Amino acid sequence: MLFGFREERYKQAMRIATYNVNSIRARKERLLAWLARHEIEVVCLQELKVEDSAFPREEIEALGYHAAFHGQKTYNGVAILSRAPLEDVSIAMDDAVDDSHARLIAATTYGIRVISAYFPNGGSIDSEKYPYKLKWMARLREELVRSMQRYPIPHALCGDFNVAPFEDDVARPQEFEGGVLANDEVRAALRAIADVGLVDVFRPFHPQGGVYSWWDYRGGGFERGNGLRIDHIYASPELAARCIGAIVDREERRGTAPSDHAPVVAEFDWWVD
DNA sequence: ATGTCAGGCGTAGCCTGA
Repeated sequence: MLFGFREERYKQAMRIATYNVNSIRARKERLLAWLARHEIEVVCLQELKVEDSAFPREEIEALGYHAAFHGQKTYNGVAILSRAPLEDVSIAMDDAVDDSHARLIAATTYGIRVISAYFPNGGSIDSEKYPYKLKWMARLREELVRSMQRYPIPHALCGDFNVAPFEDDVARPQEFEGGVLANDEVRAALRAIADVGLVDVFRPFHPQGGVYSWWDYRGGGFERGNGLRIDHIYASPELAARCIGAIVDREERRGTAPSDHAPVVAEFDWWVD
């Protein structure tokens, strides 16, 4: 059981979550209630959809979190919340590409280099957004190489990857396979990212697949079980080896005004004072 | 049968993005 209590043997545990809130303005009360209800040390957020001045910093800090955020109007926007200080915060990628999308923020906390990422959706295969997605993923790979050189500590790449790694991460392959979220090309790009030294901490706890993190609002996706697993926590091997559980908190996709994503939460036998 | 949300613009209802 991941939520509700900490087993004695796991009292050294810490939790890391990733949650695409689809507007922090629209999700603020839900998010604050969720943060207050659970003990989660590090929370990566995506799709804030607000400029930094509208980020609810005070309310989040009142719950005992430090917050680093990188927002923009209407689109994108990412944040990292931590119950420990956030050091060496960096936004965007340290490359020469001119890219105004607020899709990446990184910080060091609990001795881990935590990265909150909102991968491009890609629109449709024949849109201009799809090559941007592939290029962005290739750039992220190089950014991770640089980050691992600069910060020789375990990394956790968390976010809405907009990629379902396997066909059994897709409820209805006939509907989604070959699209921007589930095709050979984006899966190869994701493997290239993982090849720098990151592993999916969630999948080993759900080897049968069929566990999803996003359901389209349209067509009653959640009610019909028509989901995809596109939100992920990838970690360096030494951190991944200490993962002791991972879930999708489907409760956050139910009830009044949910995001179209549910949070993914992983627990680690890991603590740094 | 392009189904639902969210934000922008601007103050109604259409547009974009997902």
